[in-house]
Amino acid sequence: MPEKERADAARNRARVLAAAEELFAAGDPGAVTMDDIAKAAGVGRGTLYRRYPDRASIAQALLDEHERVIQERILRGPGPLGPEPASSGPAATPAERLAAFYEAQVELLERHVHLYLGAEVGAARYATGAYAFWRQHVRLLASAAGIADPDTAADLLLAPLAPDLYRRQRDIGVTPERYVRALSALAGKYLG
Amino acid sequence: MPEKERADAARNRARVLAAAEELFAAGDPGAVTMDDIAKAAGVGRGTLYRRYPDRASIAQALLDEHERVIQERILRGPGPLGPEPASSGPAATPAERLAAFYEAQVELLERHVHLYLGAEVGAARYATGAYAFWRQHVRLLASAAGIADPDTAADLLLAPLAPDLYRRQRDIGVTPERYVRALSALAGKYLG
DNA sequence: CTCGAAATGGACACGCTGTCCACTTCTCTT
DNA sequence: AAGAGAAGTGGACAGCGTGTCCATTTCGAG
Repeated sequence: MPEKERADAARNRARVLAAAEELFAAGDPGAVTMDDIAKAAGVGRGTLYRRYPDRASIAQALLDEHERVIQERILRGPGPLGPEPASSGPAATPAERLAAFYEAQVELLERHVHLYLGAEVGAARYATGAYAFWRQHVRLLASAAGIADPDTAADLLLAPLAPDLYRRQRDIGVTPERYVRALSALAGKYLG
Repeated sequence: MPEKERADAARNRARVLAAAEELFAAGDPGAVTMDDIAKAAGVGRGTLYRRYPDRASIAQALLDEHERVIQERILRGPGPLGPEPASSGPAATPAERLAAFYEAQVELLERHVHLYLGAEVGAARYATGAYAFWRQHVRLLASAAGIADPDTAADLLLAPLAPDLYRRQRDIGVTPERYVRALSALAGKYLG
């Protein structure tokens, strides 16, 4: 996409992302300011705003590459997460594929909650390209399972993956494994 | 609770709540500032802060009374929302009771989304007393239905009632009735 | 009516945002 | 290798919202 990028520009972009990553991980991601990031990256405010209009877009930039990996695995990877049948045995059922999806998402959340929380909570989530992707994937699974209103069902099924909620679960002592187990049970009963 | 409240204090509290209600309903609830509310209510900033530390607590105060009504119906009202069996026929199943709960919640959301959105999105939601109540109720239903991890299940089942998500659904054209239908299907398959 | 307590309101200091533009640094061209 | 124009930079600035503080006003009990 970028025709070319000047050497200093590239250097600064890298600095900004590295500094932001660290700040988000360090404390309350919601409390990180654009000024903090500029200071930590050693660049001026103007430089920062040139590329990123707000904190959310920086967190999103950091998340993008991680999300792309999972999207790739969903589109072209081995089952039950991806469409390829396991080397032996029958193809995965929609319920199994949804459970695998949940597991991958929880892994992503677990590793990067701070980034998700830095990327603005609430409504913003539904506007991202990534959400549209997850939604489409889940919608197809629901559809394949014969659910009546797969469009709405997809949003219902994605709701438990809201970063706020996940954070809360972790805070009250729920382990990632336990959360995945609960989600898998849901997948099994709802699509099974 | 308030031993007594001076006449002028009571008058101002009422003004503040009325003004806030109107402002939240008028435009973007997230954009309403404490200053706006003070201005609209015709009181000073100090007066406002004396009672409410932030916008969220004002929205919460407005919601409290509406939420209490439903809590009452759940605790002591007729089935399937409440515990009393319908006048004739068998007692409601957990799935039916959950469906009724969803219906009541969507009704609440539909009427007061603007207040919920004014009450800070995200993490704040889980800290409210109301959330604890809903959670406990749903937990018991899940437990009665033999769900393995009712604590976590309760949070999963409440996730689709997040105000942000509901707002989004309405914006993309999903009617309250349709949303209730999708939720009821979920209740039926998961607890049924 | 008087007096102490409660309540009020607006000025203030502070922090964050987003923009603007004079200056610096790069890279292409010859 | 040097010059020129484009791309990038950084920090000052104006604006806005927050939360506090306290001199003044208003209430209501006696």
